[in-house]
Amino acid sequence: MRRKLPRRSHYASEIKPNLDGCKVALLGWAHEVRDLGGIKFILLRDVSGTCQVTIKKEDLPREVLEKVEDIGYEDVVYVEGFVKSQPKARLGVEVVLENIEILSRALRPIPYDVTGKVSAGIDTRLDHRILDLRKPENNAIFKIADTVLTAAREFFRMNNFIEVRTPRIIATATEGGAALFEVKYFDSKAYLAQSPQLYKEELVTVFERVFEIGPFFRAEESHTRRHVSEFTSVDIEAAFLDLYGVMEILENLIVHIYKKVVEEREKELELLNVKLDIPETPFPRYTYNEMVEELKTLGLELEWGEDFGTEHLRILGEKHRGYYFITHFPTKSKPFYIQPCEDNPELSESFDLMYSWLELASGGTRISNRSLLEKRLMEQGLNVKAFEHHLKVYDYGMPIHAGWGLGLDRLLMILTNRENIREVILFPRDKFRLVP
RNA sequence: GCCCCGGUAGUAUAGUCCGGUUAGUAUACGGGCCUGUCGAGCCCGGGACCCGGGUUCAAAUCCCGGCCGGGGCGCCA
Repeated sequence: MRRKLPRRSHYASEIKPNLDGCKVALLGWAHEVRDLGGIKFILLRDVSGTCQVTIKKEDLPREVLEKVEDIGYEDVVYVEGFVKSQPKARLGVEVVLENIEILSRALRPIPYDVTGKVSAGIDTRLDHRILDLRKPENNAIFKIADTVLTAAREFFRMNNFIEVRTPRIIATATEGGAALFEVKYFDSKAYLAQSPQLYKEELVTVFERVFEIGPFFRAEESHTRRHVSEFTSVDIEAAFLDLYGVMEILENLIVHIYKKVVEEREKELELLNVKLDIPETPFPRYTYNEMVEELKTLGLELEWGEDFGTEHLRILGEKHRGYYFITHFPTKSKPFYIQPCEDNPELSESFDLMYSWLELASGGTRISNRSLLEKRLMEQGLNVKAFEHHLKVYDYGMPIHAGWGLGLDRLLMILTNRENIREVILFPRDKFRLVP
């Protein structure tokens, strides 16, 4: 036998003055309860937003009144009543209660303030993440994230990319260097993938253009507001393009995402108090050398060949607001698979996408010649033999190709104006947090 | 990995320098009053000094160790 389920007639945000007189049924959570004695107000919250339910006690029979007196914060309730256009209500409308059922009772007192009357630190927020996410401004972040993901997939399909899924469990490091999480894999050792890099390069020989959106893992000791152990990367790789081609794809993607978010998430942006200006393309492009010179004029020396430190980036970020590219980094500061420039192998066909001082994406033209790739592996002190499976793909017809990886969580930080990456991840993982 | 900072009711905080009333306030919770609240209001109540050691007549306060956390750097998305 199937259970009888409660049914709603409207979502909270659909309760508008023009429904005046209509009988409605709502489902949701008691976001706030205010009892003034003879009259009581419940702010009912569902996924769409909130609406005010007004209870005039003298009009109700005893059995309804008993249920009404028992409502607490975050109880799940079913409410029947009629809509009344009401200038005295802040939203201009209310639902006058006729009947109510408490479908699920919440702990009293609830251990975390969902209404936002008392602010909480990030650690407390994450300890009570489910309750924290019930705050409208916090779940707004993830509604925007949903739009971002949908917009990205839509954009990639319009540009002939195929969505792929590469392994999260891998046998060896893909890029050397970066710390990997070790996992027990039956009787042997395996690692969690830190990037889809080598797989996506191999896949361009099949699908020409591929993209992947998924989690990757870095066992770094990082302790900052922009690093976590598990993050979401948006990766692409495309055959027959060089760095310039994929930079254009990247800036067009960013613009497409902005347009969609502005179009579809007006309410959420307002909750977050964010005003988004759609960036103009092309984004400014500067070379590594130009940036080194610029730093020099600002009195900040950098040894040529060194990557920018946070101090350098913060200074550059003060001058360069918004999105911009830095291109042609020294080859030695980049991973082995990046293509050195033909006219000057000290420089590489690489780029980073920046937003002010924050690194959002990095990419470039990849090496498509096997012997050069082997040479670069050796120069970086990596074990060529461990890459045999990857290297032999280059014997079967490897086109020129390029790609990038974009930190989705960092992009969300910018779109939602949050300053801690943990705020834009539902259940973040870092060195000090493995639960909830 | 290195460096800085912090830990007081469920939550957010005052008090800590300069040791000494009953550890204050807000919110949440319980009780009471209240028919237009939307940060509701008023009255009453219960609720806390991270753990261990030391100094002292006396420690939330000073010292040492531990645990937990926030942030910065390096590294990167």
